[in-house]
Amino acid sequence: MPRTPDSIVTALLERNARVTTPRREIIDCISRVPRTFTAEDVCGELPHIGRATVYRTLKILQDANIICKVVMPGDEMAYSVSADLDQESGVDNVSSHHHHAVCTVCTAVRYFNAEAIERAINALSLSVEGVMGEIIDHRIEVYDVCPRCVATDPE
Amino acid sequence: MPRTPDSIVTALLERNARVTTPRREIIDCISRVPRTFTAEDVCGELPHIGRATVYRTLKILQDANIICKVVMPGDEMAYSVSADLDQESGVDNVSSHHHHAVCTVCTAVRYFNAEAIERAINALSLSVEGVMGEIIDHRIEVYDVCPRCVATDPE
DNA sequence: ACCTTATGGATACTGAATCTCGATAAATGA
DNA sequence: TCATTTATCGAGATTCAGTATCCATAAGGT
Repeated sequence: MPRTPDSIVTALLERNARVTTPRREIIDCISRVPRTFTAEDVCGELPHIGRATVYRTLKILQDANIICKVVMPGDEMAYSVSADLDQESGVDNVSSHHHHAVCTVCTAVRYFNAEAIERAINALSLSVEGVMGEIIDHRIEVYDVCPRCVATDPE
Repeated sequence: MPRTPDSIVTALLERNARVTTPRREIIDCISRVPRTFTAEDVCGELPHIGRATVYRTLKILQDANIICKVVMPGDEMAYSVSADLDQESGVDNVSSHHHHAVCTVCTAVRYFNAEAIERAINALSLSVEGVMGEIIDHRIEVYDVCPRCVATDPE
């Protein structure tokens, strides 16, 4: 479930960040479409807001885990609005561990967790012994054609 | 097993690319240390070689799968010299599927494959049904403290 | 050696991201 | 409500990575 602008505003207020007019506009902008976006995309959509403000606000949203960076198929980075896992599953979303499924057609990002993968990663120290050290963290991006795009363009 | 400069030269020649003096210098430079590096790092090490040449050569090496980009802990991208899996395991390294373990201390990159992870990823369509579409590819970065750094700084 | 073609490199250029600093707006307290 | 304090905004300058241009140079084939 994608975050609503209001849930983002609430999350910001909880962090004692002011919700000003430009910030609200940026939040609305990035919430409108479930695609990845760049800082420049936002600057282009909201040309009356200063670049510095856009970059600063995105930084704040990233620090608050409201948006996060995903690695696109061509190795470029883009932002994605985090799923609101709270409402979906009762899980603490803000710091919780999750991975990305990025649609190679429309760039829509979906969030998932899979115990089987976590177990397999944690077992790496054994299966590739000597290569792997003390595992601290990991990142997984899955590239797919999302269900919606599969339905739209069936070939 | 890290690639030797000579094995890189051979790979380039197989692709009908000329191995010129600047290219040879760049190859030697990136082979010297098993760490990640950026184009700017190479420019700094070899200031007598033009920037354009450095960027062009790294692009060629990337296209030839001799170096590849890894996502660092802070979300930045860096290059890493591919492991020479040929010699190690008889596997076709150039196009073969592999993942990265990045040391958070020294940035050394090691390459690995794990059947258990592949299976878990391919099973995602089932375990997170409705979210995942047709899986095309995936990327995994594991962040660890490599065996060498664990031994050096044991705490 | 000659010619053809790829490559190199100095320089200019583009575009993303950061920095500066005075102007502005939001929160706080009286 | 008004004044004060503090965070935020934004225009513009600046930095930096990466690209494009274009002529000189070096490979490779004949």
